[in-house]
Amino acid sequence: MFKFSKKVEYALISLNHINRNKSCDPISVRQISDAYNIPYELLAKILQKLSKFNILDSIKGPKGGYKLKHKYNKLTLIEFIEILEGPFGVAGCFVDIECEQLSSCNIIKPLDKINSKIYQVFNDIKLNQLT
Amino acid sequence: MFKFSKKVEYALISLNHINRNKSCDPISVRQISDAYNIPYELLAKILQKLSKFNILDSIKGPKGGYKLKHKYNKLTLIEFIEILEGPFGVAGCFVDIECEQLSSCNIIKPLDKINSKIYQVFNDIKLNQLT
DNA sequence: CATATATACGACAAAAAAAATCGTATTTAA
DNA sequence: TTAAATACGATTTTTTTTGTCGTATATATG
Repeated sequence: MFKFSKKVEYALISLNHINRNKSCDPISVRQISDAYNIPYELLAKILQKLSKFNILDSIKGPKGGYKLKHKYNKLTLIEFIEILEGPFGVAGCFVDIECEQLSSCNIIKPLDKINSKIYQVFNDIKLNQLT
Repeated sequence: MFKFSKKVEYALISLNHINRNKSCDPISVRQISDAYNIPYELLAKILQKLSKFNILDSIKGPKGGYKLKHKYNKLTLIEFIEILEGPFGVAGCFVDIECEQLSSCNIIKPLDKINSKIYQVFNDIKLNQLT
């Protein structure tokens, strides 16, 4: 409960790694996967997604890999999380609707406040601050 | 990711319900389970735990059930969460140690800051404010 | 004092979510 | 032409969460 997924952790590690790299060469999945002991296939798909959302630029072929795109510097943590995990919410009803309690629920208001607070925490953090 | 567990949700609903009850009669698991459509056995175990940790007082036998104890008014949300879910942490390494990245991890510092922020949010909320 | 209605609690099972793997296609540098 | 890289859907495995079952104990009440 209330843990970052491995997907998010691996993605943060990767962006951090790519960001710190000072050469102009792109960084391959294999390099990151080896350096941090992250399952290759899994990491590959994560970086593909980041590429799809214009956070990373992908270069195919030998000597290929990923580079940061400008968007990286504008991204908030909440945007990043929602790209990888879908809509944020501390309870299903803030995302899905489906709820067994329905009209009888007596905690939705306070949970909504908590939801906003956590959202705010993530919204106030820029991805490039996580270094 | 970053959702309250059903355990926590059900517990909050229950405490809220018991708190609002103005009669002196204890509230039984069955009453709450019926009113909010919560699986009986599951709810029973949750309230047993709250009783074990002196948040609820249990009265056995017919006409039995649960009442709030004084501790309820002092409890913070983080204490409550940790009673039900164990030690809080936004990443395993803040709780378990076991981590595949170990010394190579390049995000533990920023994650630790986030961890503190979220902890603070929950620490600043008193359980009896969630009404 | 028998019975029905409660809580207490450990073990187990089912379902859902998260994490990891597999297979195949495409691109491209050398 | 080949090897090394990304792209992506499908599937499997593992872990976590959620829910169930069985049995024991306590007690109010007729």
